[in-house]
Amino acid sequence: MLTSCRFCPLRSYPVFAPMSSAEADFMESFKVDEISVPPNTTLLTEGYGSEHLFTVLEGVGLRFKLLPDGRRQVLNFLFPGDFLGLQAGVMGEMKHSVTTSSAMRLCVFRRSQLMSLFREFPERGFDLTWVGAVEEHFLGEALAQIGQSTALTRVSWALAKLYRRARAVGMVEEGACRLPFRQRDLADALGLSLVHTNKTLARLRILKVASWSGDWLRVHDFETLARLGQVEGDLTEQRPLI
Amino acid sequence: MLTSCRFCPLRSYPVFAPMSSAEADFMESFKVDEISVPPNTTLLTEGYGSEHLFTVLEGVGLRFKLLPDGRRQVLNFLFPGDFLGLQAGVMGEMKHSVTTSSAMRLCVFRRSQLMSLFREFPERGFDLTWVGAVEEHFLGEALAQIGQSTALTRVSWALAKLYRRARAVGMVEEGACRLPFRQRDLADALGLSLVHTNKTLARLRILKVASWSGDWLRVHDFETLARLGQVEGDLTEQRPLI
DNA sequence: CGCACCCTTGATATCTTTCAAGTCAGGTGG
DNA sequence: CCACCTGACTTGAAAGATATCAAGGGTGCG
Repeated sequence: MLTSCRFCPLRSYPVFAPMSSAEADFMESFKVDEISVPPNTTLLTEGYGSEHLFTVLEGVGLRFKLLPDGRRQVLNFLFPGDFLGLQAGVMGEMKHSVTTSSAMRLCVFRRSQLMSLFREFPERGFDLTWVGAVEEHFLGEALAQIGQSTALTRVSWALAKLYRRARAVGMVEEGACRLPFRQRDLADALGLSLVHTNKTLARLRILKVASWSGDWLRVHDFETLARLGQVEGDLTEQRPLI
Repeated sequence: MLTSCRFCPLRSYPVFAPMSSAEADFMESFKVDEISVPPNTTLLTEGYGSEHLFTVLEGVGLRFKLLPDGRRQVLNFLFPGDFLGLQAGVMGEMKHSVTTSSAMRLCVFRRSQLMSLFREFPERGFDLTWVGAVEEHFLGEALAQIGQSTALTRVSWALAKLYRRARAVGMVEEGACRLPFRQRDLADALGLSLVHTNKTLARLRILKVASWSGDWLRVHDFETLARLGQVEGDLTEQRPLI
């Protein structure tokens, strides 16, 4: 049984721009399936197209690129509400891969119907462009942090961002949330070596700012974490839900 | 007198996806003006919206973000064919600033007509999403390079990319093109100090791979440059022209 | 028990930044 | 014409940050 878009639990979170019931109804006709996958499932592969596009309903994962020399760059962490496969949809092939870190539940759409979405519901087409712009914005911010900061700043920035994103979709309880990523994932996201990432996480733990171990992130002093990570404002901007 | 989109000189370059004459005609009705601006003109400002959206016809420039501590991250270099203001169009405000490095000529569109573009010509809406995806792709690649490479690789990567982009829009003649950027711009793009960028450029000059000085980039050995910069394939992918 | 995977820690090597000076060309006013 | 200034580029030496190498510890699991 598929979750009805009208009653999609994600719609209630204020991070997501309101969706009219006409839009929700239309999305429901666009949605072709709903699937559950285990951790470490590859959903999309760099260099390949995809018959299907997805929206994350539950669970977390990674977007990443593999470099010619075998290293890996994690581009972003996936949370509920994220739309997957936009590049495959418009460019024909993915420019990065997507994999799950926890079990994940996803809405499934058909790529071949994408153009008809633009035709039949232009507002949704607009929102899809918006989603792309949000991703671009995030990567720009990441580039600025990775390019110009020290390890402590980078790690703090990442933890603050992760914490805020988790909180926005109701994953935080009592200052803690389950984030089943590996230190390797964070290192690959920040362009740091695993060893140095580990030592920096240890510093934050000793400073009693945030501690991340055993799949759980606990933030003891968000204000300090945000300051160290040069993260400004608490207002999480709205973005559309596809 | 405005350049007619039908006869836009950029359409002849193979980097740009073909545009039907119906599309060109529609774009012509969407285009409201054409302007020329001097070097060092701020076209769009981070944090602000914009009444107008642009497409670069001639000239080069920069997209950049200012960081809280005063540093600057250059996100990308602008070339003819680039569309400016997508974020302002869909998110309401720019997430980075845009400035010119040379004199520049631009097509001008009206932001308030953007939604009607999605409504009246869904294919163009699709292309706009595509443009966003291309930008996302580029930033992902930049993140991977900046995050995980040594200075020589980063600089080689940037020069190879700049050279290819310039060549794709006919700016290269006899292995050289005019690129009126400063070393500071490159340093801010790559997250390197100005001093180290300078020394790395000197190395490439000594190696007789590429020399960039006095506004001119001369590439003597593109193959080596591409190898050093881990740039693969010469096939420049098509992207839509807006 | 042994193995695989992940996290942790110390010592050393490498790269990059910072600091400090110096060059060079163009522009300006006496 | 020259003195002076400014912006951009160049170079060397020392300080700082991060990577790499190496080894050990913990946990879950067949």
